[in-house]
Amino acid sequence: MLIGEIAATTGVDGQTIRFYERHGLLPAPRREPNGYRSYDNAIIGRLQFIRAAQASGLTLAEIRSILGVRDAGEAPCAHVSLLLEQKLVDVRARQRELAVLATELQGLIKTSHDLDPADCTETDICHIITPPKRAEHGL
Amino acid sequence: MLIGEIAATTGVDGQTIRFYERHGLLPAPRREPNGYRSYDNAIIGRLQFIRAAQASGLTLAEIRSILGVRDAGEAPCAHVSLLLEQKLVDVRARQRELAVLATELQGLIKTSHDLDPADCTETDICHIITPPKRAEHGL
DNA sequence: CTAAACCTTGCAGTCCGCTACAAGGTCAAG
DNA sequence: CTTGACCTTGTAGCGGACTGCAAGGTTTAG
Repeated sequence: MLIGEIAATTGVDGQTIRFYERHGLLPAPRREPNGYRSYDNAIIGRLQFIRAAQASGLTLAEIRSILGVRDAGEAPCAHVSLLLEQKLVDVRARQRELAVLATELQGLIKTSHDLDPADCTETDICHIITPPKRAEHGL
Repeated sequence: MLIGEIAATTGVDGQTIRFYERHGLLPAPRREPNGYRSYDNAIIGRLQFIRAAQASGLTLAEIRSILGVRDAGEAPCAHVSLLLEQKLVDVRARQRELAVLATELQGLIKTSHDLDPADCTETDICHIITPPKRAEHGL
């Protein structure tokens, strides 16, 4: 199968398939006599795996490392477990950051409703974001 | 004041200050006879505003637009309110995405504990991430 | 014969916010 | 006179995952 057929089958753009090949996620395929890439069915599962792993938040570098273990003939399960657990830790951390940010934004939006635009001076630029001396509301 | 003093006072690196100037967040300052940038005190408040706005999740492009309104002589409050409300919508959306991802990761990690590495075939690469036909657990 | 639809390669550009580097000018201390 | 700290400019690189373009070769249809 040519790259265009693989692209149509998997929904992964042909340019992206070449990109994955250059970045070590896909092996160099056989070539037709005219130089065109010639794939067998295994590439489809591999691309599906890459998409599934991306959907789990893994980076291409991490996915490459999993594929490397698999290609070395080992089951990458232990490696994958570690990556997933670290990824969950990262996601949890990001969730905490976003929770703080959401609270902060809510506070600023509330401030903006109470505020008279005329109170904003040139030097302070905007008192919604940098409130004047009086009451502070947390961070 | 020279750029180094501003950097020391605000904690914003001198290179970053020039970067902001190039990207339209700071006006071109006066110059000393030798060509050095010469700032007055207003720059400090402006840099503090930029940092505060960044901490609220605004991009430099958004901050630039706020500063543009301010520099045009208008109070940017209405503009800022819109940006903050949109930003909160974005943060909420991202929070939902991360919640889904966290659930998904937890499911995968749970799967990994129940799984025998020998079940993973070459073609599927890793059954933790792309489970075989049997039970599906959500997305 | 030609046009269209494929494929090839390599490299530049995107977004974001810096950060680093090179190659030079300026100024004060010793 | 030299060293060092400061400043100037312009340019390139980072990470992440593509995306697009140029300039060409190949194959098929009409």
